[in-house]
Amino acid sequence: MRKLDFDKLHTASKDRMRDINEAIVLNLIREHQPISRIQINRTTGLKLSTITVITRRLMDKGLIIEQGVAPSNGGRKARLLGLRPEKVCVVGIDIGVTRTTLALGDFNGEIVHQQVLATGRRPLPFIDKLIQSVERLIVSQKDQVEFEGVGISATGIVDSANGRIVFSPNLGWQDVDIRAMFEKRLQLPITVDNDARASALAEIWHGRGRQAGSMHLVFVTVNEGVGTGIVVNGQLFRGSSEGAGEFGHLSLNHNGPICNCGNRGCWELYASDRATINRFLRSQRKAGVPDGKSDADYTMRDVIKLARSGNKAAHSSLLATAKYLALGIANIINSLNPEMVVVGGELASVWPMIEPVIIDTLKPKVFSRNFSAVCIAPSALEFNASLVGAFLHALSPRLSVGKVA
Amino acid sequence: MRKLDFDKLHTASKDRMRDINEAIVLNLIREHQPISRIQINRTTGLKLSTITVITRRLMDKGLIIEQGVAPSNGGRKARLLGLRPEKVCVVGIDIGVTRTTLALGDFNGEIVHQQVLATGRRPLPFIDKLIQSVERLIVSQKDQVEFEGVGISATGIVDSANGRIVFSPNLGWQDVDIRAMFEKRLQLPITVDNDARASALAEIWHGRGRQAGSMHLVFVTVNEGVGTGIVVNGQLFRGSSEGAGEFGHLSLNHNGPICNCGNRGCWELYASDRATINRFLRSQRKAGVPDGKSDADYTMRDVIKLARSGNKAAHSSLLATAKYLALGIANIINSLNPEMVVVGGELASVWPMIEPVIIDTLKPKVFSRNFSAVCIAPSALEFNASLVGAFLHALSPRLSVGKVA
DNA sequence: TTAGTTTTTTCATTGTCTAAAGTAAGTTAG
DNA sequence: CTAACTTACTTTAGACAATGAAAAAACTAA
Repeated sequence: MRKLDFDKLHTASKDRMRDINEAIVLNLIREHQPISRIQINRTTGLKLSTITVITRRLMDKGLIIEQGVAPSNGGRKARLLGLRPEKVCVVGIDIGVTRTTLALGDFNGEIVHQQVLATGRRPLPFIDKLIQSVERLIVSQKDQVEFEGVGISATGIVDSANGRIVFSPNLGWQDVDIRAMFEKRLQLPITVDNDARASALAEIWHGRGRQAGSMHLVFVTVNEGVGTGIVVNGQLFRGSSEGAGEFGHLSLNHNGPICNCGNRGCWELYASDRATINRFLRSQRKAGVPDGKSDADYTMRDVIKLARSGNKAAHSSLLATAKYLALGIANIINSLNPEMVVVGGELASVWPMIEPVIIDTLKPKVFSRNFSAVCIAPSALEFNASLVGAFLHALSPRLSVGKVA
Repeated sequence: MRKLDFDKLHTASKDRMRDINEAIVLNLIREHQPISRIQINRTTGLKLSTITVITRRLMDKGLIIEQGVAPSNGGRKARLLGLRPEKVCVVGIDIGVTRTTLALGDFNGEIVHQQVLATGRRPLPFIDKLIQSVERLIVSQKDQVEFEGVGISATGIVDSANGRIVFSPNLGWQDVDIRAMFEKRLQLPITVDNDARASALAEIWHGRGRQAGSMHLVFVTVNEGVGTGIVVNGQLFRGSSEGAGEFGHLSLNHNGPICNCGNRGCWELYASDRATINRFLRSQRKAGVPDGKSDADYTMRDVIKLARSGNKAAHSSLLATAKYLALGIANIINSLNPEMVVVGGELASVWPMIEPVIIDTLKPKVFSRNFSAVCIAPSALEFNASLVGAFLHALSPRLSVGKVA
C-alpha cells in the first residue's frame, strides 16, 4: 500500500466535519481577533446558523469570549469574539549551546513567562533538572490554565518522529531519547524538533512569513554551523529521514577544505560564525595587531561589536561572510524558489551592514524570476524564533485539524 | 489575509464529505482493482453500508463495474469491483525538442493510442496543427469515451498557473500562451507543465515511486540541459513563481565556465548531453582519431552506441558525466533528503554502466542518514515519463478531491 | 439439510450543515 | 418620537451522509 494512501484514506465523517469547521473558526478568531460572527461568515462561507452553533460550543469550552462590539454599519452592532489565550497554554523549551530557555506560551504563541538555565554538558542529569523546572512551572499555573503539551527545540540532528536528539556536535550530545524522558514524568504530548525547523515554523506563523502571507519559506540559522528549515505549502518539510535542509553541507568549492561531514568546501565552512571569527583573527594577526585575548576567547558578538566600532578587520570579515552567505542562499533560491529567506543568528543583528553585499552577490547568480519572487530578511523574532517554534509544535494539534508541522 | 487561509478555509460540508469519500473509494479501486467491498471497508474504515451506497453511485455514473468474484473464505464470495478505465480519458501531449507525442490515455494513466509529430520551429502554426490533431482524435473517440481534459508537457520554463511556455531555449519558443490557444478551440480543461515536473509526477504515481511507496521524489532529466522535478508529500512542488527545481544551475565550481544563466560552473554545464558529447569529441580529437562527421552531427545516442561497442573515448566521457551527475545529485540528497532520485533521459539507458560511478562519487559527499534513505534509479517509464505525467495532470481533478499536482 | 461463515444490503438513527423564518438592536427620514 | 429600514444574530425545521443494527444473500462444511 502506498504511503500516500494514509492521507488519501483519511475519510470524512460527521465528527471530522465538525472538527474541521470548528478548527477553522477557532483559528480564524485566533488570527483576526476581535472578529464578529458575520465576518466569520463572509470569510469562511459557513452559514450564520452554523457559526452560532460553533461559537457557542467554543464559548462553552472556554476557548473564546465576547469582547466588545463593533461600530454599527447602519444596523445592529456586531458582537466581537476573541480568544481566551490563557486557556490553551504550552511549554516551550529551546536548548541552545550555552543557554536553555524554558517558557510558558499562550495560544497566540506569545511568551507569557520565561526563565533561562545554563545548558548542561551531560544530557541526562541536565534533562532531569529541566523536567523538574517544567513540573514546577506546570504546578504553579495549574489552576488558571490548561496545558496542551511541551515543545522542545534543540540544535543538531533531531529525529522528530521518534523524539530523539540523534547527534548534536555543538551540545556534545548523542542519541538522547528526550521525548521518552519527558513523557515518563509528564502526562502531556511532547514534541521535539531542531532549531532551524522550529524557527522556520515560527517565522511563517508569527514573523516575516506571516506579514508576507508566505507559503514557502526557508529559515537559515547561522551560528556554529549553518542550518536551514524548509517550509513548503505552509508546512515544515523534513524529508524522508528528517534530513532535509542540509544546505549547510552543499559544497561551494570542490577543492575546498574537508568538512567533518566528509565533503569538501561546504557552505558552513565559509559562512558559520566560526569561519567569520577565524577570518577576523587571521587578518588581525596579519596586520600585526596585538591583543590580550586567545583565539578561543573571541565570540561572534565580539567581532560584531568591533565591526560596529570601526575595526576594519572585523568589518571586512563580516562582509566576506555576507558574500559566502549569499552563495549558499543562491543555491536555496534556485533550488526551492521560496517566497522568503529569513536569516537568524547573531549575524542577523548586523543586517543593514551586510544586506547590500548579500543582494549584490546573489542577484547575478540566480534566475531573475526566482530573484524577483523572493524576499530576503533577518529574523523578525530576535533570538526567540526557535522558542516560538517550539510553542507552535506543541500547539500544532490545535492549529489545524490534522497537523501543521 | 494569509494565503494559508485558502486551504484552511476550505470548510467541510455534507457535499464535500460525500465527494471526499467517493474520491477515496474511486481511487482505491483504481489502484487496487479488482477489489471487493469488504476490502474497501478494511482499508478505509468506512462502514459497509456507506460503501454500498458509494459504489452504487459510482456504478450508476458508469465509472466502475463488477467484474468477477473472489474465492470464498468460508462464506459468501466477495464481488470484485474494477474501473471502467475507458470511461474517463484524457489527451496527453509531450512537446519534445524534435518530436511531439500525442496520446490518448485512460483513467489508469495507460497509453491507449499514440501518434508522433515532428515538432515545429515556429510555435503558432505548429500548435495550430497540434490542436487539429487533437480535435480529430477526440471526434474519432467521442462515442465511446468521455474526455476529461488535455495535459501538455514541454521542455523549458513553463508557467503552469497561467498555462504559458515562458521560455524554452531548446525549442526556440518564447512566451507562448499555449493554454489559451487550446482553450479557444477545445471545450476542455487544459493543463501545462514542464517535462521534468510531469515526469516526476509520473514516476511517483506509476513508476519507481509507486513501487517504493514514495512521498518524496526528485526526477532528474538529462538532455540538452539538466532539469529537475520535485515531489514533496506526494505533491509536485513548483515554488512560489514556478521556479523550484533549478538544481541544474547550482554551481559546482565558482571558477568554472560562465553559464547562460549568468552563474559560473553550473551543474548542467558538466552533466548535460552536450557536455558529454563535447568531452567525447575533445578526447577523440586529442587521440587523433579521424572521423567523417562534423561536431554537430554527433548525438548522445551516437556516443552511447560507441561506448557500448567499446570506444574508449565515449566510454570515459560517459563515466565522467556520471561523476558530475553524482555531484549534483549529492546536492539534491543533502538539501531535500528524498526517498528516491529518478534519472531520465538518454543517459538512463546506460544505467548499469554509470551506476557504480554515481554511487561511489555520491556516498562520501552526503550525510549517511540521507544516503541510506535514498534510492537512486533510472526512470521506469522509458521515454514516456513526461507523457504519462501530462495524463496525470489532466486527470488530477479526478485523482483526489482537491488537487494532486 | 442444517449450522455456521462471510459478504452485502436495507432501514431506522444520529448528527451536522443549511434554509427559512424570526428576533434583536441598531440607524435614518420625516 | 416613531415608522421604516438595515444589519447581526438565533431558532426551528429540514436535508442528507455516515452509522449501527438487523436482515438477506451466497457460500462452505458436516
